[in-house]
Amino acid sequence: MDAGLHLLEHQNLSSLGMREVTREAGMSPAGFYRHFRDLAELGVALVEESLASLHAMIRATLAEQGEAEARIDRTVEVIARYVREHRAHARFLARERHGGVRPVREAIAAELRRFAEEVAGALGAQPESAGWSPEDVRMLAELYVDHMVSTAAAFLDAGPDGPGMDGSGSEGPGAGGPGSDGSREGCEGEAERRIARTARIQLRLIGVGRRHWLDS
Amino acid sequence: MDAGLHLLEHQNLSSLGMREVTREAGMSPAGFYRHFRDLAELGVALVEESLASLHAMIRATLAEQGEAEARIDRTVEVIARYVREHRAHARFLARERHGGVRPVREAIAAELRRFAEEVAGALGAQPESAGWSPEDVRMLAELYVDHMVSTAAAFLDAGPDGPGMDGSGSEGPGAGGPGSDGSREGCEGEAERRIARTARIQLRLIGVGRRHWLDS
DNA sequence: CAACTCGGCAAACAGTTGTTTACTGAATGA
DNA sequence: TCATTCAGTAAACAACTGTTTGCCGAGTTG
Repeated sequence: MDAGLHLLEHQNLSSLGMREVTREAGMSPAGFYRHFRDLAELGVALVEESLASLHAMIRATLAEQGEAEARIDRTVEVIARYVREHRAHARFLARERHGGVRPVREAIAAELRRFAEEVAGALGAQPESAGWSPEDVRMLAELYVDHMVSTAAAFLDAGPDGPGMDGSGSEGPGAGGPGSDGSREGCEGEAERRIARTARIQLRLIGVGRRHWLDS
Repeated sequence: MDAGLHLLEHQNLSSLGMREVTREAGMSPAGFYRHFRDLAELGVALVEESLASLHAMIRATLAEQGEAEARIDRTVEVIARYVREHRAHARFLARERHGGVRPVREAIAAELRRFAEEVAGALGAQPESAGWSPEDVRMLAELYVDHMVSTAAAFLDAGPDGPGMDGSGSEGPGAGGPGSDGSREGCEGEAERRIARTARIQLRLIGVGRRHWLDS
């Protein structure tokens, strides 16, 4: 599984070969069948492995309570940390969520659905949700989960392994400011901080909408 | 390109073989090189083809103006229509957005960035954005684009070719009588109407937050 | 008419792929 | 102690892969 995950950082699951995996793992090709029948089976195993840690982190974040602003900060930081510390897992999930292997796709979708239910439960228990219909709470939860996924994907794209800035970049109109290109390694968190800031503001905006939802 | 797009409905671009493509197209393997050097080159060509129609539709939707509620309806309907009428293109984009082929990924990301800029421009021109900083308008636009992408992906997953409803389905809690609202549109599927309803409510919630943003 | 490009063909090339079969040593357990 | 399971190996198999080379007819242009 580690060999497969390592190879999947640059490839796609459907393009992965089992010979490739066994070679990376230092095994004989036939040895693969001792553990998995398919490559898809390896895929769903990786899905479970990938979502275990994320699930734990999210659950902990949902449990804690406090000021809305502090919760937003914690949430965004948890997402950033997951992507930073489990980059391979996160990329695998983002890549195969809509990938070509049906069982893997469905495994990820099912887990995300469970996430949404959990978030909906936590939201429903909050006092801000008084007077909300369960369907609306559920939709709010889905919005939060979708936003979490988008944010995680943005963190991934801004990661250190993607230097691909092509020349035709349309860098914001007249936004010449930030590009202090001097340090190549020191400013590794610059793009990530920008994404985190954006995510926080977006979450804050959703929260504002949530508080003013009943009077519209 | 048509042959490739057709094959990509069930595979992933990085797992696609050029022999496969030429076979599907009824050509000789060598004939491929008359049009593309790589499979990645085919990929970016497909990206441009896929985003052409979507871009036109979105631009038209951004241009028209009216009541907020009506605009939300139009927007969601445009997304649904794009996915319905250009299913192969939409799936290709969703699948390769985080896929294993770098040039394709970057082409999609660049186009989505351009989308966000366009949306930001349209938002900034609206009276509701008075007093907003350009950065906040930009973040709002990114939130809208992300939501558009998530909604399109949800429409895809609920499409007719994905029967994969496993037994453990957790249907909405107590949402017994779903569908009998008078559908003005044609024969959309039940799941699609559910997704459209969710998307509309989520957009409405973001709109509420937007209107109450300055007093927080 | 002549030159030339364009789209396409068949054949060949060396590698790589997934899968099966029979075999091997090391744990494991009664 | 002996049988059994577990994890892994080597070899073989046919099928498929990307790429190159040389060739060809149909248009197009001068």
